[in-house]
Amino acid sequence: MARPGSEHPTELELEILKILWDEAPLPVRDVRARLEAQAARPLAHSSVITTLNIMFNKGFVKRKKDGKSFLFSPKLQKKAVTGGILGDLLSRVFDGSSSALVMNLIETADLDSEELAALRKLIARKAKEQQQ
Amino acid sequence: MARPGSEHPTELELEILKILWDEAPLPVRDVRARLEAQAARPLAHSSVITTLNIMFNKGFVKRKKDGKSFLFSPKLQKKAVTGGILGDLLSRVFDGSSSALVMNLIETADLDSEELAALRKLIARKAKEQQQ
DNA sequence: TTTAATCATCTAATTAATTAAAAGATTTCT
DNA sequence: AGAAATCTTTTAATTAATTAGATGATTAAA
Repeated sequence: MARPGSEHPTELELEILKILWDEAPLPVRDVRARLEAQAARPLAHSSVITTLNIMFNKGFVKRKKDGKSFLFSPKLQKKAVTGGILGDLLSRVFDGSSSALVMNLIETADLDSEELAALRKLIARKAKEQQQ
Repeated sequence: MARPGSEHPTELELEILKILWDEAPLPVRDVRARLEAQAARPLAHSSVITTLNIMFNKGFVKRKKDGKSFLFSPKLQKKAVTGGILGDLLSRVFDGSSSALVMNLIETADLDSEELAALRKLIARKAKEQQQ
């Protein structure tokens, strides 16, 4: 037996999804250009196509013929994908304890006071919502 | 070229680390038993050794001869490892925005009021600390 | 209408990750 | 001492992930 294969996008796949969430549909050549410019990831054209095809087979992206080339778009919403990745981490690393996760975040990542204030607001709002 | 190899523990490696953080040092056979019991991961003895050796080479665990067998212990603290994994996710998935991460957490994972209250306290304490 | 440019598909090579059998070494029991 | 039990090391097989060249098809230019 061997590697199982994640249900979540891999690192490169996520880079591509982020590009497509920002702007879509895009042809392969544009995805490639943005990978190089934004993600410092210079890849051969065929490498990008191969990856996009794998992502298509996994259901991460849609494609549509435009002349002789394809236009690619994300198939899943950003929030759903990032939520899936985060939920996976929450259960695998922190055994489902979100307070353990946030505690670790506060201790490890150095948040400035603006970030902390933003977090406070978020949580206060959620607590109010839940009371009703 | 090919896969780069993560600086963080893989899924199986993390399962093993969690066992060793809970109790160490442990011989291979005990790690194996706990993998089966706690993580629902029934593996051959040789599979567990192979993985532990890889982890040893990566610097994730220490080992010490005890008679003819080895006793394994974690080399890194839990907080450091989980913080590393979380920090990686924070930058890769949320572009370093911890408020985006926590917002996603609040929206996706359904937190009960106790969890929310715990988060509030955590953040309030940190905010106070930072003011001084 | 050849030629050049542009795409996609096919093929393939490499490494990490996962899993485990086979072989070899050492200790313990009878 | 010989046999059994117990460990480690060696070898190896499989799949996902990453990367890209070669090949073939189609379109546009000369």
